[in-house]
Amino acid sequence: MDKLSSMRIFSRVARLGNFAAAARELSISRAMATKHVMHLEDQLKVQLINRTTRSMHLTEAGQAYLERCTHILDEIEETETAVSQLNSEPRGTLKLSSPPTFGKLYLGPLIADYVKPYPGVSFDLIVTDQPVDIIEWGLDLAFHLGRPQDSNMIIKRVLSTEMILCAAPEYLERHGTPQAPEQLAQHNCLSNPNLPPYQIWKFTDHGKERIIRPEGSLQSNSPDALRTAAINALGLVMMPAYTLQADLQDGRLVAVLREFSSESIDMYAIYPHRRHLSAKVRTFLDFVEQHSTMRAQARTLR
Amino acid sequence: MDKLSSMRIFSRVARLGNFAAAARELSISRAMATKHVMHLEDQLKVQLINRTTRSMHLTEAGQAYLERCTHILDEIEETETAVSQLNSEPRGTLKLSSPPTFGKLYLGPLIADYVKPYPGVSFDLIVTDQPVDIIEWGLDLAFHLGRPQDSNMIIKRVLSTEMILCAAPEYLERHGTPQAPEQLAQHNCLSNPNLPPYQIWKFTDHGKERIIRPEGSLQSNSPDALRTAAINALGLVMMPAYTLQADLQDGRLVAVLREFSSESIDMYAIYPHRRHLSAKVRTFLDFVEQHSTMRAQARTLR
DNA sequence: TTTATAATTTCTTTTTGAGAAACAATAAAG
DNA sequence: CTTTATTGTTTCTCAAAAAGAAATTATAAA
Repeated sequence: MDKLSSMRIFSRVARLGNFAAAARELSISRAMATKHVMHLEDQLKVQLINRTTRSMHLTEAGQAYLERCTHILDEIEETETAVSQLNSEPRGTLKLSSPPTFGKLYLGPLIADYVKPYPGVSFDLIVTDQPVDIIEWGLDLAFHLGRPQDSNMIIKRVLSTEMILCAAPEYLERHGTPQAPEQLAQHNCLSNPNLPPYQIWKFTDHGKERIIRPEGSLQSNSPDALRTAAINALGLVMMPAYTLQADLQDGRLVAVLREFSSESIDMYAIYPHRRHLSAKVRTFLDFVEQHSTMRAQARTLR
Repeated sequence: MDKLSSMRIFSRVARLGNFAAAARELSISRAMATKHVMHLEDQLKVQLINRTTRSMHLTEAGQAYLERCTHILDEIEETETAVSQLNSEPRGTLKLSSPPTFGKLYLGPLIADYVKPYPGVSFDLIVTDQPVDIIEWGLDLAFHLGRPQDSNMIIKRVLSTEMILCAAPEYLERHGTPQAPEQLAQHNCLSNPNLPPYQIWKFTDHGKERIIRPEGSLQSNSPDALRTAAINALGLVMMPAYTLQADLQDGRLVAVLREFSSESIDMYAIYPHRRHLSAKVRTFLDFVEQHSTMRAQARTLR
């Protein structure tokens, strides 16, 4: 028999000084009111209420129990609303991981924007290229470039960027600008093996897929290292468009083979499969989605 | 589903970081551990623990809930032991009622003795001649002269005293000493209508019962008033032996018609019919019983 | 004395709780 | 890299309980 119910019923009975009235208020039968109080008395091995069929009086133990009961019930209610609110309004720390460049270029500004309407949320952003174990690390959310095979989590595509192949003008001057994917074999291809589609570069040549295995003098999981190397005219690099936006605009890098529209790569948000998604995660994901569509629109309009 | 059990299970799981281990410790099935935690999560609409089949991590809400849970569970345990102890060892206030003379002469010393081994108990003694409503007044115990008809309470005979008929020597000198119950019709009979057997005096004359209807210039429910009147030679009075013990010893009053052994009257303890008799009442009743047998022995030896 | 209502008990029905077994996922061991 | 053992979850079944209707007993008021 649910002890908390019994406590609630006892409290009501004790306060009203009347089983029938308490039963009516709680919309249970008189029989149940009796039984719950008796059950408590049996468990505590203490008489809580002395009663005849027509009148009642709290015993000393009943008095003591009533006071403490009230306190405990209040505390439970308080706890439940407090904990529930953690879910209904965004609050607390949102612990997430992200690939370095995405974190720096995209999440940074996004978080800054998010915090304005939701000042109750703070962030713990772990920047890493490694695939992370969300549960193990206690993350609320992880961003991952490319769809992870891990299927026990909820996986949601957040945004999609083209992969852009580019190089420094100086490099192209020195080695020539490739005109078709096949020519890449003669170039210094700087690649990131951690990026999908992993160890290969894909192109579309008049509807047909061309797969190149990039080879060159630098392979790194660090986008920054690759980018710096490319800017310094070491070779050709294939990276997500958003990573290189500034460099392309400034002319430090030049896009190559644009007409062979290299494959687009997706950024995924991954979060634990949970019946009850916390408010901070839910609202943050909404925010990400909203922003990514805004960016897409902006790109289309430009 | 018993929320307190769920809270206990959740706490254990959260602390151990492992459903199976918690289930083993609590000797329940793993399935139940899961269900209880899920039930909490459903009620709170909050994910408490993020988990894969092999690892788990408390969410922020889970962390918060764990802390508060622990506190609440501790508090409940504390409450229960405190309230239970009210029953297992004598403590608190024992509220009781008693007829005036019994209270003064008998309970006074008895309480003084009782408090020595049980210093945790204090007394609230209501002295009255009226029959009391134990429930209404919130009494733990009532003493009543003669067996009450009220059958919903536990009624226990505590001690038995002879009713003694007596008068002041001065009265007897003036009006003569009655030699048989019948002669009482010629005397001033001071009676207490509240005392059983109520409005009549009973005597035994060679095995046969003689009933007298006392008549006189004073009838009162106050034993003190009757006693004082008798001492002042107003008339004959029939009262419980213990009431008059001192007066008989000092010679202020003299017993009359002792050979017609007037009926004995019983003192009863009455207390609410309760499954769980509180320790203070239980021990006090033991004390009363012990004392009354001691007194009986003392009387026999004398 | 009668009447109406209170607490309780009894009895029956419905709901819930619990675990066994099956399952899916995963870490460790070989 | 497969095998093994173990974990958390789901499904299913059965037993236990909780709940209320009605009957019972007691009590206060009419």
